Amino acid sequence: MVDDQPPLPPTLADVAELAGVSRQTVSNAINSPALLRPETLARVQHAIEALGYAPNRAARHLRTGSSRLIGLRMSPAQEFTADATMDRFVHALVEASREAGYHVLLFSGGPVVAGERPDLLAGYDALLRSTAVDAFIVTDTYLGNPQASWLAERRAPFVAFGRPWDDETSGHPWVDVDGAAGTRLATEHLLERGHQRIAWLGWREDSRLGEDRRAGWEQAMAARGLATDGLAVRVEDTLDAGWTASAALLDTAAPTAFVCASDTLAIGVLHTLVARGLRAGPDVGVVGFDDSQVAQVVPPGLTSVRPPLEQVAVELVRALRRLLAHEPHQAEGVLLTPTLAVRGSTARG
Amino acid sequence: MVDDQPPLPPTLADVAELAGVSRQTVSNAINSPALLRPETLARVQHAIEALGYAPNRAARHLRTGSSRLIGLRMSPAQEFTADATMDRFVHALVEASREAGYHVLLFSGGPVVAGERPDLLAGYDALLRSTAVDAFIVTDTYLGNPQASWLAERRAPFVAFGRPWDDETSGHPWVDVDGAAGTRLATEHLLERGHQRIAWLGWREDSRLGEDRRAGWEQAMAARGLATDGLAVRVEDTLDAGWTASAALLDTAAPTAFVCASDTLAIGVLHTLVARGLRAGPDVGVVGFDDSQVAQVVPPGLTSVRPPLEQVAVELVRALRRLLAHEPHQAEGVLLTPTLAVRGSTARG
DNA sequence: CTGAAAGCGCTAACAG
DNA sequence: CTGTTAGCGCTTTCAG
Repeated sequence: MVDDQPPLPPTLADVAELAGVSRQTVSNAINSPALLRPETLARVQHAIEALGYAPNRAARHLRTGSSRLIGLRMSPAQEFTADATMDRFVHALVEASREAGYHVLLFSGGPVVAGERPDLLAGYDALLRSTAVDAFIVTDTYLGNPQASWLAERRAPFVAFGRPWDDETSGHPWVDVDGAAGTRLATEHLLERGHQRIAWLGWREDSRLGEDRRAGWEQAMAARGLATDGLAVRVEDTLDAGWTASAALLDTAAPTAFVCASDTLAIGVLHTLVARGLRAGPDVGVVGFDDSQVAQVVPPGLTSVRPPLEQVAVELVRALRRLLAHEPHQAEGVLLTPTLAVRGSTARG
Repeated sequence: MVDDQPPLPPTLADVAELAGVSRQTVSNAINSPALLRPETLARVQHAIEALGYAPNRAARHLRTGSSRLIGLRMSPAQEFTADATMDRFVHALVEASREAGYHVLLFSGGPVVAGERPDLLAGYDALLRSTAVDAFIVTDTYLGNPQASWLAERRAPFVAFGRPWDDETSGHPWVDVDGAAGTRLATEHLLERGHQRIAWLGWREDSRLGEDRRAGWEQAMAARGLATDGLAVRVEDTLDAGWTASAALLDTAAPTAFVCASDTLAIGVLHTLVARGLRAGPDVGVVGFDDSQVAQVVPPGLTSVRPPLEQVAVELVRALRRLLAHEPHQAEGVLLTPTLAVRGSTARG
């Protein structure tokens, strides 16, 4: 434990000296290599290699005004739900960002004061004012969330994962997953397997996301001319709510299958089936939404609608680059179609 | 879509002008407020407030050499396992970092070239050379992982989540969870519930982490004078391996309970029980490790060892601050004790 | 306690 | 195509 100071990284000047050129030429070699004579370029690149040089990000940021950082707010982790979908999304986003030369900066929403509603905007504000990030990815676009309009007001560059439900004219770029298409897929899958009395287990009516997903079930049922009366129920997105509601539904409407707005609710259905000695799949079909890890490992495997998160991340970053380059973005946003991961919970016999 | 340029954030000079002082005085008001006369300080603070000023991070970074950023490498997400523990940890880390005035920068390990082993170090190297982060949190400290020694060699500041299994003398700060204590807790819990033939379902022998966890089971069994012959098996950390191995173990050794090295393996046991018409809890006790979301929601609830990730994050950040302040760190690292989340899979009757 | 000057490493404008 | 100059916004000397 003698001299623990890390060696100072080489600067542009060091490279210039070694290559026998001016600092500016080194800068050009990195940012506009076409300007250099091939011979000079090679010499500079060799020096860069030899010294292990990489441009200092702070200096570059100060000079260019771009931090090459994308801010993402981590919403508090939900325990006792199945929606660990954030994990997969963050991975995908980091990967997509890297390919575009960006890093992801994580932040949370300021100190949580007991008794007070946490300030969702504090984190954005601090980052914005200190010019720490070039742009934000906004994920919680549920109705009434002030983030999007607040950012738009401040002219902060951002792209939303989720449609602007509350404001059709907001005009910011967004990417979303077509929930209706997903549940349509789920319902059709159950219909193909011979189910007719297919129930909907969804969220409360004020959730636009939930209504979107519900619509897919309704459409698929209507397309077959099947009645849906008494087959739908709307509850909170909790395990217990799914448990209770599915038990009640089995008693009142005797469905042979459930399409659910989330894996959390679907797992609730599985609990009901276990309690009644029914088998998920052969006895009662169950489909979730999110394709969470839980869906993948829970016995007998939960069939689930899988959002294309990798694709979402790629589209978000693409929209972001366009935005930062001040290119006009497509007015309508990007809507991606999920797939269906079929597992034991919809197996017959 | 007229003038979409966000307004330029105010600078130190703007604040100085408004407050009628020099730029230096504003800087002092922020960094060494004790130096100012209370009256002046109040005036400056008022100006800061009025303008919504926050110091430009790039400029500060360039000047002080500190980015106030902590680098964390996202390892590729595992599908079909229960270990979504990263999510909870990242949250906790973001929170702990915020309280210390740091943000978390996420990165991944360079481009993955087909056929080649991905370069774990590329991401670290790039960040280090461009002085993008002040320090790293390293999470994959399994045996043979080159990250720690590579970083140490470069004198890069880092703290490890996980003991330096391969090198007792490595001398870098670390924080870890006492796996043996966790499985001891798990085993004692089963013993209290009347189990005697308690099996161990763990990882391959070359996993030091797995051996640590196994030791707790052995200790608890030995303390009661119970034999463990034929009751232990070591497999890969996959659902299928847990499934197969537990089935074999039930046939050969007839255990009444399983302590597992991971939730993934424990879920494998649940699959075996379902297939045999046995009930987890009343018929066969099962305990996992990680307290993943899966453990929380899978019927009938998986009892699991819960690593104190929030505490881990706090200790990691504490060690990091000490390291960056060049204070001597405690030689031994910090070992934290997990708790046991008791659920239906260990309920009797 | 407050003000003036220097410079962190880089790139955008110019001059050669 | 290459070299010189200036300055991004901040903090750290050093004088007053």
